[in-house]
Amino acid sequence: MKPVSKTFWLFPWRQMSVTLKDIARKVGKSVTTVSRALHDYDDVSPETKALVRQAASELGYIPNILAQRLQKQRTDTLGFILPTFGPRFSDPFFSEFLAGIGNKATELGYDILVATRPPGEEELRAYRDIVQSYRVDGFILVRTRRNDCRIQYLLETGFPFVAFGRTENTGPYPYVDEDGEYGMRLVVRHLARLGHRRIAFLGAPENLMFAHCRKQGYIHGMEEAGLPTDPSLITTGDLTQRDGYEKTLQLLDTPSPPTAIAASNDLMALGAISAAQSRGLHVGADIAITGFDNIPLAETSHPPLTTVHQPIYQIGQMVCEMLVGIITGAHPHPESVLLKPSLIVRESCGTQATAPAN
Amino acid sequence: MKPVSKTFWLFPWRQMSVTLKDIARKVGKSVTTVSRALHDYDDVSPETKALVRQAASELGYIPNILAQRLQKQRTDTLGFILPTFGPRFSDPFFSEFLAGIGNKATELGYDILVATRPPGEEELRAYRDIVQSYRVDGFILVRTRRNDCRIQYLLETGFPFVAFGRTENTGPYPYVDEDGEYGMRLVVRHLARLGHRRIAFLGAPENLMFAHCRKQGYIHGMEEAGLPTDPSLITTGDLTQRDGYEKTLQLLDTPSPPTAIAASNDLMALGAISAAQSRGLHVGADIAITGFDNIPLAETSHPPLTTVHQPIYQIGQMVCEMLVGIITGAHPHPESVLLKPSLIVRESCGTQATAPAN
DNA sequence: TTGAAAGCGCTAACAA
DNA sequence: TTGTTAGCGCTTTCAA
Repeated sequence: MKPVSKTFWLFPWRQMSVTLKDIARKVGKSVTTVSRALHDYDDVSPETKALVRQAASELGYIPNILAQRLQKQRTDTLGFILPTFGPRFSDPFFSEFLAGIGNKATELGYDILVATRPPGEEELRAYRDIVQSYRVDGFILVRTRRNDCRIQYLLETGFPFVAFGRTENTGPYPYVDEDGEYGMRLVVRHLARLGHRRIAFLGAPENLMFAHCRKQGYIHGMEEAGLPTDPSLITTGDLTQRDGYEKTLQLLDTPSPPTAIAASNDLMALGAISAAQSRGLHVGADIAITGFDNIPLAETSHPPLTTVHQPIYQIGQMVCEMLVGIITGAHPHPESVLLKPSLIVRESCGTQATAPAN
Repeated sequence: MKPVSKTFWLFPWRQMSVTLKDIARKVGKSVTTVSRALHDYDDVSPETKALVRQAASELGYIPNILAQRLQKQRTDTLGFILPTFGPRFSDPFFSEFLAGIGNKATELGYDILVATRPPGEEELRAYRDIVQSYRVDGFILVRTRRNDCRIQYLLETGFPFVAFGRTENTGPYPYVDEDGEYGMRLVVRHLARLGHRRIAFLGAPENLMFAHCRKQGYIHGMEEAGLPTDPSLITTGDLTQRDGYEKTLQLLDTPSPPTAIAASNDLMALGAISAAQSRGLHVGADIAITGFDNIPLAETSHPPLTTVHQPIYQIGQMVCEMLVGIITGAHPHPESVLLKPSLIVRESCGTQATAPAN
């Protein structure tokens, strides 16, 4: 009989807690032997193994992860700190990405440790804390910045991580990214072919690497098409639908408004659609609007949104898999991946520029 | 000089790892004393405390969480298993809720362990595993079901948890919930006052508690208004925008279509708006459409969506706070909370039914 | 006011 | 093939 400990009264669910010692006692072997039997070491006799396993399952043994972790000095946990500000935060990007890494992590036997921090000092401190207190075996980064202190720190310390996104200020590191420059060029090229000449760009803060790339794509796309880039057609927003809405109203209210608007992400594009509609424009006919990301909403918006596909879920899975490869040593130096995106043409860009200004 | 261990070569970032022993050696005290000094025990002399703290900060001491956890048998981690199926998962609900619990947890010194599992067997097994291997100190549940095996299991084992949502098949447990029945009644009442008689309902699977409540609200609201409930006006969807879109097309293509559509959530309502618009209807004039949740998108959709507000972020915070109260013993038996929602009237429901069918 | 010692549950080097 | 022993780094009696 196992004595009822004080612990039990405080934590009734621990009642069933069975340790190696209990098994050892039951089968009359040492704790060591039991441990090795359960790990299928080959210096344990088959009989003993059978005996031990039998006993383990009878007693309902479940290893105490805490003890295993202390011993092995690993946590079987991956860290994921969402760079986010306040409350009203609901970018579909994150939930889909999280599902990707979450499911893959589960498959590989890892947990995900999630925290949220606004980019900056506090965020970096969180990384430091977590690294130094051994809370995770590696990090997954998203929304990389052109000058990214997180990456710098992690590279300096040699701590395992994989990022979704490139950066500019460091040496090589493992990442998965989509070629946003190329994607946005596809968009502009498409719009130009439809006859648009005044193509506006709804950008995002350029310290965000992906925003920078997409803007580059816009600029290069315009050059490619032999179109002038008018600074008054380029805005910088915060990636929210609301912002896309407001910036679009401003654009539409200028003396010579654009005939097409290329947004840096779908959310802003959806806002742009609303704005155009509220000005009585027929999106896809009076004005072309495009997004970037191909979030689920893009497909069923009205009109459906022309956009660039970004397989966020799959990227999450890839990132997770790469990170685990690094941690376990199976693939200490994985190759980074740069995905070529494809354009998804829907109705929001129409088929022909109806009112080519200029 | 600390010897360079094998560990260092494998894990370079552990180089700086400083233990209590290091501090003890430096100040010429025992590990015990150092530990107590750092925890500010009052049986340590002020001088010693100062000395120890000084040394600790000089050496850059950071406690090894793994060791602390083993000792204390707690993980300082809260579990959160998202009930979700495959890839294309991007409900704004989850990211906002996660931000709520994430930020609050951080504030309280807890980590969040996230996993994703499709509801059912596998999900329950995940709960069992995590409970029995001491991986978290408590769970946060969302999307409660009318008959919820997770809650049943956690109640049976006495494991700490707090749920966002009520359930039907168990005894009392700590939860935060919004009165969806009431909220939906507000919607129907509003629509009825505007003159609508044929009000359709876009429902969700009724094993989901919140979906059930909202449907009840719809039914009661109709009764209250003295309107008949026509089964052909009631659909069951999967909460996605796509589904709202399709179900709405079906409704509109019947001989006597509804003049108003009350959706169980905003996503479906947005789909409904798209569907109505693709049939050439002017939402807010030709047809009224309402949502539920007040996600950020609702505000900037075109037209802006009439909906019921649900403070998801704050609910996340409350749930988190309650759970920590239970775990620490500060509030072992918190009172459950039922929030009264409020209606947010925007343009999607118009101001008057223009074509009140009979 | 301090320190020695035990132990959380597990793993692994070394002996037998 | 098995057991002894020694930790992982920390907390906490208990005795000095």
